[in-house]
Parts: sequence; C-alpha cells; structure tokens
Amino acid sequence: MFRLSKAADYAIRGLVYLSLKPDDGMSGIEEIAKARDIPASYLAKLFQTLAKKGFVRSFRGPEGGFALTCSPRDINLLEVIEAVEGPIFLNECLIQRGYCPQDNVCAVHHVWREAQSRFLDCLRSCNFEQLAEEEIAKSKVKQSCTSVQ
Amino acid sequence: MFRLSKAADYAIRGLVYLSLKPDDGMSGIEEIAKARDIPASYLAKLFQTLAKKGFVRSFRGPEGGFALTCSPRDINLLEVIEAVEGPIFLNECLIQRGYCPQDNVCAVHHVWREAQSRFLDCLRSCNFEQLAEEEIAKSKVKQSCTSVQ
DNA sequence: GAATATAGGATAATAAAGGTCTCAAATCTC
DNA sequence: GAGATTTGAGACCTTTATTATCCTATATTC
Repeated sequence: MFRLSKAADYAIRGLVYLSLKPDDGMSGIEEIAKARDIPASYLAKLFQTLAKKGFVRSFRGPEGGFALTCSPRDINLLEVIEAVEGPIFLNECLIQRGYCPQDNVCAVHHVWREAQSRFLDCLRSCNFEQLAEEEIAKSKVKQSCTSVQ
Repeated sequence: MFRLSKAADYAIRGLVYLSLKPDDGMSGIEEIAKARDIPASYLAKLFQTLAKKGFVRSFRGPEGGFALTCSPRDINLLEVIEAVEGPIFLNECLIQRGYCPQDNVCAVHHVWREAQSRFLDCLRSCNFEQLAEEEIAKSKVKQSCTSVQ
C-alpha cells in the first residue's frame, strides 16, 4: 500500500515544530506531542530514532528535550521518511540491481524506476525551512486557528 | 510504507500475460500462475476481483479461464493497482478535501498533493499494450530466458 | 451425467504498524 | 547529595494488512 506511515508523519510534524523554534530552541517530548496532537510515548520512541540518525540532539534532565542538530534548510523530507521507515522502494524489484530475477524481461520494471525517481526527487527537494516558513505564512492568514505554534 | 503489494504485482503480471495473448485469447489460472510464478490459489482470488472490476471476463467449465474484456491499450497501471489495493493516497490527509482538520495550516499538505499527482500521472500514462510490446521486445533480445510467453 | 474449471466464502498464518509501559541512566536544581 | 525531571532502551500488546489455503457451489463441455 502506498501510504505514509504514522511514524513518518509524526516525525515530520515533530521536526516542523522544532524548525519553528528560534535558534536551536529546545522542546520536550510532552510539549511537542501536545502541540501536534501525537501520542507522547510513541513520539518519544520516534525521537530516539531521529536522534540516532543525527537529526536532533537530546538533552536529559529538567529543561531537557530535543533540538535540531543543523539548520532546517539542511533537512529534507525524504531523509526523514527514510530514517523512520527505511529506504523507499516502490516495488521489491527495485531494492537493488539484480535482485529481481526478471529484471531483463519484466516490462513494468522501468515504469517503477521512473515513478520512483520522480517521487523521490519531489520529496528530496522539500526542506524543513520551506515547511516552517509556509506554516508561518498559513497561520498568519488563518488567525482563527490557535493551536499553531 | 510506500510499496506495491504482492497482490497488485501479481495482478499486473497476470494482465500482462493476458495482454500478450493474441485476440481475446483465454488462459486458465493454472497456466498464468505457472508462467508467471505466482501462487495459483492466490491468483484465482485476485482474478475474481479483476473480473468484478471489469478488467477480465471469466468462463467456467473445461477450456474456461479468463480473458481481457477490452484492448490492453485501454487498461492502465493505475486502474489495476487501485482495483486491487483500493484508491491510492500517499497520506491520509489526502483522502478527501476537508478530511484532515489541519488542511489549512499543515505545510506538508501541498507537497503530498504534488507528489501524489505526479506519481499517479506516471502510473496512469502506462497502459498494458505498451507493457506487452516492451516485453516482446525484451524477450527477443534475451533469448536465453525461456519462461516468457 | 461425469469431468473440468471458475465463483465465492471461510479461515488461517505471517508480518508490519501503532501504541503503551517500565525501569535505567543522565542531568539539573536546591 | 537528594530528589525531580527528562531521555534511553527494551519488552510487550493490539490492531491492521498481507499473503495465502481450502472447501463447497455452480456453470460448462463432452
């Protein structure tokens, strides 16, 4: 099924939230979870993964939490999704060259390669600075919504 | 996870096989399953679905089997996948306008819409006549592979 | 009517996703 | 140093999707 997992969705939402924080601002799991309506214990698990993959740094203790390790501009959607879900392959036969025994005969193969390539490009070209800026712009237009940080 | 299900993969392979049959040629499940290395009982189930959705017609009895209801040119990849897996939505928030309460605030939303649109276009633009022709071309080049019909 | 082949439904095994809980370890404040 | 706070790590559970298998009914051909 071609669907973004909740895990990746939550991870993205969490990182957008952090991207909106001024200058390496730190946020605790509870804060992020509440602001973005995500199960806190699940988000905690996800941020462990994001920390291991180097997207965020963690700080224990009171006033601790998570902060981005780099500029939102240097993180793109694809990276984050693959960090959480593993590498994206639209079809098993694309996992690696030679994996599919029918590579040379299968007519559908190149369609998948093409579709995948376009799809990945689309995700890769979107960074979190863009996402953060757009969210600011949208929240200004729609003042009625108060849940936006 | 963004991955084609086996079900859809099998359905596509089966339909490509039928597309290669000259003029409404009929094939039994067993024949297709053997030729394309698919579990026969599973394929039988899939073809029931494909028959309900109108891609193939079924004929019972000896010499029965399945045949395409229309020209391979008039079937595209997207239709078949959606027939088997249900409608494609890269993210839940795209299921329908207004479904996602954060539609107006969420910055990632339009990225998904864009990615999905490109992806679907790619699948939609590929019909089974193309696939069949390409398979013929490939099998001529690669004579060593004998499993291709 | 017998043999053959699909239709349709029931059921089951497996895997993945989604989510919770507990305890340990680190860090901060007092 | 004590205690509060917050992440780290892993076990565990529930739900859903996937991938089948099997059995009986029904239609078709000979």
